[in-house]
Amino acid sequence: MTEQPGRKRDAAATRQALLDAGAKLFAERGFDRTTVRDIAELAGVNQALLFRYFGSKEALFEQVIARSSREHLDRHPPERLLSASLRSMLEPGGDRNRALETYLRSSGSGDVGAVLREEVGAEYARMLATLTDAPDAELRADLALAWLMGIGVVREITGKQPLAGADPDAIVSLVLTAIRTLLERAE
Amino acid sequence: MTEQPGRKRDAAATRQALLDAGAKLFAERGFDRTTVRDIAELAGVNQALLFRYFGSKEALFEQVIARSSREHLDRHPPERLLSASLRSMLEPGGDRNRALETYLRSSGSGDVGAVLREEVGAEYARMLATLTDAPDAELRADLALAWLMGIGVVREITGKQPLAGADPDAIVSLVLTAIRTLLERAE
DNA sequence: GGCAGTTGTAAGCAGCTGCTTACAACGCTA
DNA sequence: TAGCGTTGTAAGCAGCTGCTTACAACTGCC
Repeated sequence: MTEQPGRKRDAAATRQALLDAGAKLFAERGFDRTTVRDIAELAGVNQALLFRYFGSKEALFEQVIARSSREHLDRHPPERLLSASLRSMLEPGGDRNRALETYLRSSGSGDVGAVLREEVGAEYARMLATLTDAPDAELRADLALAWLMGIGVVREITGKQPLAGADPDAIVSLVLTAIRTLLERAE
Repeated sequence: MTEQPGRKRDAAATRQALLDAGAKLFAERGFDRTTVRDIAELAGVNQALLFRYFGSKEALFEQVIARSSREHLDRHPPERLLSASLRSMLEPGGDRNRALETYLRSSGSGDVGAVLREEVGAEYARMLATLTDAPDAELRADLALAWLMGIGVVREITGKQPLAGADPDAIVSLVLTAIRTLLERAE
């Protein structure tokens, strides 16, 4: 990914390149359809190094998802997290962060980073839950999060029109309005 | 799946058993993580027959998704399609239909039954679009559909609490209320 | 009963996957 | 410069995958 012409042998740079390549490919194709050979090639690195530095494909995946979601959560306060996450999903190149995409692509049968996915999801939901004072705040936050993920699925995985090609602003407006109903409505 | 003790050799029953087994496994694990050997075993059938009757794993998948979504659409009128689809996703054993689950599980990189998935999604969206008279009816319908899929993802793939364990009635109530806002609100 | 087409079976092939190993090239320290 | 741990490489292994093939067993028809 990012080459460091200054040094020829640089373990840190290699690790970073693998993380970057993994982040890109996992977000694009999901866990199953991304091969360690693809990751290594994109990183410009021998694939054996992936196992030296991360131990396994799953371990690399976990580090990818951890880094990416942590970055995103740190960068956005709760009240802006919804629109920020939504926008990062709507604008492919805009935000380099792919936490939610990677998260949902990782689906599969479950074992792959399941614990970690749980933590990430819980952290998103906890932040969103602060936006409402309804008694079932967390459930409503989960539903809001689920919507973001669903939109990501439809846009980037199935590519269905008109959603896939719609103006991000229009989507954000529609979704945030409805989510406001979801969060504010008592009972 | 369903055994027919009366006949020993029955091509139709074998085909049906493969379709049933495929429907179950594809919905549970997605396309990639379901092997033809698993399908054949669950169907109680030699795996070579899968290729005799369907040609390829992808072709079987397409027939599975076509059958399942068609059944669902035929059975529910537009005004009840939303709640029916939502409920069928919320109650694992309730509705034997898994159209949306299979649909979203099929994600992967895209080639697998892409055309067919597009048709299915379009048909759902067209029916949902009849529920609003907003100018961007189809976009709103897509967003509603996306929400259903997102809820399915969170509940059945990531299993996140409290959503995964929440009362279906509570979810239906919250979601339908918000979706009403989404569909009715004129700009 | 004899035949032909249909249905079912066992075995295996080629390709890809994650992962390992044995080894070479490098660069820091003494 | 000699030695040694670190970084990078090439090759390959074992297991699984979708799919094919060669063949056996059954069924319906004459």
